[in-house]
Amino acid sequence: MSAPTDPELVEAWRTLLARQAATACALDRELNERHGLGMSEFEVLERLVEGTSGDCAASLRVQELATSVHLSQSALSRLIARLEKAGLVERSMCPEDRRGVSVCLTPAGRDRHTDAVPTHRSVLAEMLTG
Amino acid sequence: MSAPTDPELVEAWRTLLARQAATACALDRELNERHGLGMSEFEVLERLVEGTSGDCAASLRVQELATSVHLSQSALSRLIARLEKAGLVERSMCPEDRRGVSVCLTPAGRDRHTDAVPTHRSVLAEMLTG
DNA sequence: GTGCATTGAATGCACATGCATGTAGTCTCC
DNA sequence: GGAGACTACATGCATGTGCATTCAATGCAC
Repeated sequence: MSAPTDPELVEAWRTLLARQAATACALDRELNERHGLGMSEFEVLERLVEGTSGDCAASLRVQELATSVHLSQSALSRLIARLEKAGLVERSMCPEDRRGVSVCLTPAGRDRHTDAVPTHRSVLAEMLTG
Repeated sequence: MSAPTDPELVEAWRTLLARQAATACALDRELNERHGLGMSEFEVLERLVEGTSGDCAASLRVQELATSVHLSQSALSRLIARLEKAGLVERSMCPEDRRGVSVCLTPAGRDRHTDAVPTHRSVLAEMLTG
């Protein structure tokens, strides 16, 4: 495969941007209307659900989450504060490194995520196919 | 082609999001450091350059620009105000519809865009190939 | 152990964004 | 031509974001 030309690059970038913008916008709107969640909030909940092993509530560090949702450390800190205020997650001191903060889902958080998954998937299906 | 499964959709979305975030972030940083432009600012300048026919400075309406940069009308209005303050574009009243505002490049705006193009393309080449 | 650099997270601040609204110009129907 | 709906853009306001800074805890050198 030869190197793409500049116009090809620009076209690819615009397409990528357009898809991302449209999808993110739709996702944000639907999740907000139907479940009171922003897109990034949902992503964080989802990571926590995925990180859960067995019954033990997921406990991830703030920093681990930051990279996977493409947010700065400070933005994530506040996002988690919002989720905590809403009763969806809990922050607790990390036992082995007391600088760290473990974030874990509450039952309410798990429920909210479960409720929102169908919305999330259906928006993706609609925007990402075709 | 069969309908994608949910995990496929989610994976596709995450990939899209990751590429977009990484590229946008790199683009913003480089353009800002080297040319004092944000990503969207550059996009607007680029649309104006593209819209130019012959010598006649491009004059696009605010609304036309908004859709192509995935910004709300209000955000774009302010973005143009910033560009105008920086001397890169000029707003003038649209003669045939006096509600409308024609945005046109100044020579300085054209130069700034020309300077920034190599940076833009090289970031795209780096982030979007592979 | 003490001092110092480093790391994890929270916070002050500036700024860009979106929504709702305001304002001016245009169009339509009578 | 005049009233009212509509359109294009600007602006007030609330919010989310990133950068720089701060504070606490850890690790390392000695």
